[in-house]
Amino acid sequence: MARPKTDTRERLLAAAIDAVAEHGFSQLSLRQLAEYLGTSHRMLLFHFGSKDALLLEIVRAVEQQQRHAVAPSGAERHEPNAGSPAARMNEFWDRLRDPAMWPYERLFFEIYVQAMRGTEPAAKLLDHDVDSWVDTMVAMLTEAGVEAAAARIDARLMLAVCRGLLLDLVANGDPDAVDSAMRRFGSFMLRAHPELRPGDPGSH
Amino acid sequence: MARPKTDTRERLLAAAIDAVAEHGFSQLSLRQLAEYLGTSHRMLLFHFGSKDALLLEIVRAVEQQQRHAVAPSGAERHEPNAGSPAARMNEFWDRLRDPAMWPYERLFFEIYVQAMRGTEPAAKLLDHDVDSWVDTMVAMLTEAGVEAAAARIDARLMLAVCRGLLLDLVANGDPDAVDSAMRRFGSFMLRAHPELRPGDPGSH
DNA sequence: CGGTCACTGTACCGGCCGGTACAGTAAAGA
DNA sequence: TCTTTACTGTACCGGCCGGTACAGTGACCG
Repeated sequence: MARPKTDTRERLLAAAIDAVAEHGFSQLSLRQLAEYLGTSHRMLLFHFGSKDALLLEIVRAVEQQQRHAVAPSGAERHEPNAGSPAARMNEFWDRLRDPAMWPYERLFFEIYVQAMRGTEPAAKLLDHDVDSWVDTMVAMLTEAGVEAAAARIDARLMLAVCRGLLLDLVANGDPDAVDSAMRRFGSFMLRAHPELRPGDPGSH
Repeated sequence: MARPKTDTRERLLAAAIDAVAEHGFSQLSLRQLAEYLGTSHRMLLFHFGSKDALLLEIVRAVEQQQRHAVAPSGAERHEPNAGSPAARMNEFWDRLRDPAMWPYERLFFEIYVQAMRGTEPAAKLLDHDVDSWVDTMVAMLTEAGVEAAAARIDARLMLAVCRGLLLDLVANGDPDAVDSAMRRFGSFMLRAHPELRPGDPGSH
């Protein structure tokens, strides 16, 4: 192999993403990571320049693929009415609670903790991520006729509930209890916003 | 100083608790910690035996004082009706959202992340902590006449909301948005359980 | 006064860290 | 064929880590 300008980098990155999702990143050394990938830490430094650069690339890639895998249907392409808001929220939660997603969610809680301690890049990255999710939720609610200011508050609450219950789920792992709590919250939301109910097309 | 069997240990522990709450523990070395305390890492090892033993002692102490500082009034001494459940929940949240508590809450999120990654002691410690808070909340709800199974679900949801919003608060720090969301959730709860409302003495 | 004991400072251990120097190695281009 | 280019392995760097050896140090006890 000489001049393919290498796809090795891409293979390494993909494998590194999985390894980091599984093992976390804050306690992971280049040497351990390289061992998981069946290579040497020298390779990672050659292809990615430094540990920080590699982690940054991993986190960005995870963020992107996470958003894509989990976004409520139509949310990104601004399709109106891809199902009722309630149905789209259910779908959103179903994807979040999928055990296959747990490693990536653990990764994000790890980033949260990093951000709490003032690590600047983590904080910026997270702010952007949170804002973007809030915007997605707000769009979904206002589309269904919820007033804008109220929608921002409800969106924040919905995301907080998701985060809080996911934390329960990935740390303690009692899916039934967590699901019950989420259904309970769903019933609260529907009582407050009957216009979100499946079958109701909303006000515009 | 010779045979006072030392209070130095207690002074070191108290100072270490604050330092760890401020700086986190997963990236903290004994040498850094000792520097914050104005001593040498040798002292910490002498008085606490090992880094792990010190951290364990710190975490236990924080858990205990946290529970004491933040518990809804009367919850620990099983006093009935120390204010309406709604008032007690408000008080609980007021204490949690106090910025003075943030360092300790950051510490707990750090422990959560540790527990997610399967660190056994962290996981056990956390399970116990979570269960105990759920029990406290359940007691408050059933005291007010909520049926037991429903109370467990609501308690889990309430704690998840607290966790999710606290995570927002300590990581992003927009107190107004977080408070609005919490008030919103409070209104959901009161709509579902009118018997929790201030002034309503409950059903027994 | 001499010994004991609780404690503290210094200097070190082996081990792992992120990163680098340098010498291959093998395929593509001249 | 010989050079260039892209990559990889080995061996190392200084630095920090948790932990330990050991020599004090000074208050109490006989």
